[in-house]
Amino acid sequence: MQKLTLKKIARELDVSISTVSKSLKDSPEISEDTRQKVKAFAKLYNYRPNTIALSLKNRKTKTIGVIIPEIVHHFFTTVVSGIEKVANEKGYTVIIGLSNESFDKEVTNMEKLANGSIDGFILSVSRETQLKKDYHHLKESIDHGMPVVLFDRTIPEIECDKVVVDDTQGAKNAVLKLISSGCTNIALITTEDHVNVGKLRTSGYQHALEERGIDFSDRLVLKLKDEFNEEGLEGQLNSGIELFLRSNPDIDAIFAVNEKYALTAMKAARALGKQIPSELKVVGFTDGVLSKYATPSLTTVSQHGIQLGEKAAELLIRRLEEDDYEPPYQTVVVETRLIERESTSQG
Amino acid sequence: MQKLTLKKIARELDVSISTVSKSLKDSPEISEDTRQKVKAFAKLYNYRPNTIALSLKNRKTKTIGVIIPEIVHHFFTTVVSGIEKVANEKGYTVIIGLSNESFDKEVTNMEKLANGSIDGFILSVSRETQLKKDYHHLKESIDHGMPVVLFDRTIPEIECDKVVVDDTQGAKNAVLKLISSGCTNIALITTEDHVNVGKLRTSGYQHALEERGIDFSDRLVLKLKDEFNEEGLEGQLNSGIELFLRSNPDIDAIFAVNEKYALTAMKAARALGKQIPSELKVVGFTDGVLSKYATPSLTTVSQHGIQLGEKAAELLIRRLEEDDYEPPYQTVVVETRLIERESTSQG
DNA sequence: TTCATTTACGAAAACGTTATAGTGTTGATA
DNA sequence: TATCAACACTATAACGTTTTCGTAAATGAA
Repeated sequence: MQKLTLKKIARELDVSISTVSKSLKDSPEISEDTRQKVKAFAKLYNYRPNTIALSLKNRKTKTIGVIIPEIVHHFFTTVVSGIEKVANEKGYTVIIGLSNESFDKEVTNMEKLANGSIDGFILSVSRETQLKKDYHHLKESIDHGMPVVLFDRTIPEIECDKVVVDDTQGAKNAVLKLISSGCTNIALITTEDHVNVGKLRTSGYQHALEERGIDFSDRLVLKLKDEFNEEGLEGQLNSGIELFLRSNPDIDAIFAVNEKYALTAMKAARALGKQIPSELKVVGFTDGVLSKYATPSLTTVSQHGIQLGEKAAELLIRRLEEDDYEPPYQTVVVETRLIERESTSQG
Repeated sequence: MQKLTLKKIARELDVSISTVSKSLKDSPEISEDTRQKVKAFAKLYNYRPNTIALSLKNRKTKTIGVIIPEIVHHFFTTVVSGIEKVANEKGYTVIIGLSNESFDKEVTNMEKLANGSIDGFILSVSRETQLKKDYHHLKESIDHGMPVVLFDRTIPEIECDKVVVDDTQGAKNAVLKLISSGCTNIALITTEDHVNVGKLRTSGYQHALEERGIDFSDRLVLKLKDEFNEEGLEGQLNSGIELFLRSNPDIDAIFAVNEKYALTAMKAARALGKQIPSELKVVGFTDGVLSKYATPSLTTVSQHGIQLGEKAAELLIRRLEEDDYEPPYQTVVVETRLIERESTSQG
């Protein structure tokens, strides 16, 4: 009924615990006879070594702690599925902690997991952490010899392995595409500057304009408050965007830094009687379900979350398993790809 | 540098390990003086007991294993976030395993976690498990005294706590709403019968028709193959639905058993020149991002995934913490709610 | 026969905790 | 002065492993 242990097998077969352990490991110290007997018994009763005891003994858990700001979030889940894939392949288990964009939850989650439960962290910092700029928990973890891999929302001041999306380049490509399609009044719908990725994507927008000799105009940039993303405030988002479009009727393209902004913009534009894509072209960022199922379907910058997760897990596991030498810290950049759909098609 | 342990504190302060342990627990056996000294030291160097050692000693890990078929999936992530919320409140950690709809991965994931890593499971079985009808892993787990809570995709043959969505009632309400709006030729877009939830929602559709004295017609039912949901086969889905709508021009409403079917249907209908909602009303199932951001936004049956997850975690933790008596198995039904949006508005 | 070597196993320590059961010193009581 | 309790600790076992070291018995060589 209850879990079988070495001790119980030993008692049952009237041998010592050591003999059982060694037999199961096929140690030549034990006679062929005894080995077979023990192995048969263990198999029959489906013996499995206790993971916790092994973790304690080996001082490693073969477990990775992943901390993300949100789980009801397409991009983060793709990353997690990438992490899980390679972790599993390499015999690791994944523990997930959610910060819910809160600094405190991020810290307590890390502290809880750091006390022996895991061998290393993969994490993307919460929005609040970015605002506070308090990274002591990350520093401490690294100083205590617990490897950390940061992804997507990374921190320049922290030295560790990192995996990032090339936000700037992705945004630039998106805008270049719009320019090539003949658009000249390209609006940017973005976040406030303290949101790292928003900032990077904004700079990509600027680079593209610059490269093609188009003047940057503040008038064409809408920076939306973070709070508008919260549950129940979609109305604010809507009206903000609608007002913006109404007061800038000459806009012939929109680059939005995420799917929601892009879809909301498309809806607002439609309400104002603009045809998409003939009168207005739209590009978003993040290839989630929304882009694919929108009408018209949305051209967007795919971030390859799965690859990002895979890479993060590879970096971490490599570091965990090299105990002889410490590989130098790396920052891997995952390239984006522009997925063209109906919202930018010609005609 | 490395992790602080009781032993190290003991050595440092020149007392025994027991004294340190008891001091930290404020045991009256230890003199006030010593207690303060130890606690000060522990605080200064930020001592945290090793979770693994505690787990081994207490034979409980304060960890819940959650196994879901997919993580890039809105509904499942809402459930996980509900689980995580109450788990955290009650001092539990969550480990996530993904079955990716595969029976084998489900089994190995469970076996791996069952060996001491967790105190109980919360899971939704994979599609393949439903097809195979092989539930030995669930039975074994329960027989070994490891509590299991099944959610959403549950198994009648397995005796354990369960949390389910009232699929039938939810579907029925949705269809009743369409009937009340004056629709008489209501189409159903559903899955094949072996998908449990598809079947239940289909029966809700039938109940509604029956209750209002409308004849059920096979002609108005489209059962879509599972494979069409795979990456890259969206085209098949599209053309299947389009053909269906084209050959049934009298349809004035659609009830689809998930968001994707509903959106795809809306798109196809629009392509055929049907106005939504004036000529065709549409209701989906699952209140995900798609419904909210669709154009027109989609009326849908919300499953309250968060509450479902919360309830599942509560059931499990209750069972884990009652060691004196075993509460009888419960099946909690989480009610659905129809969220009305543009796709069914009058006029 | 004696000593060395091999064979086949067992004892014990260790990982970091906690809980139970000692133990030596002090001070009070009979 | 002997006894006893209270005090303030320490030792030990236990959780389930693995691994190093130790050791009887059997074998082989001299």
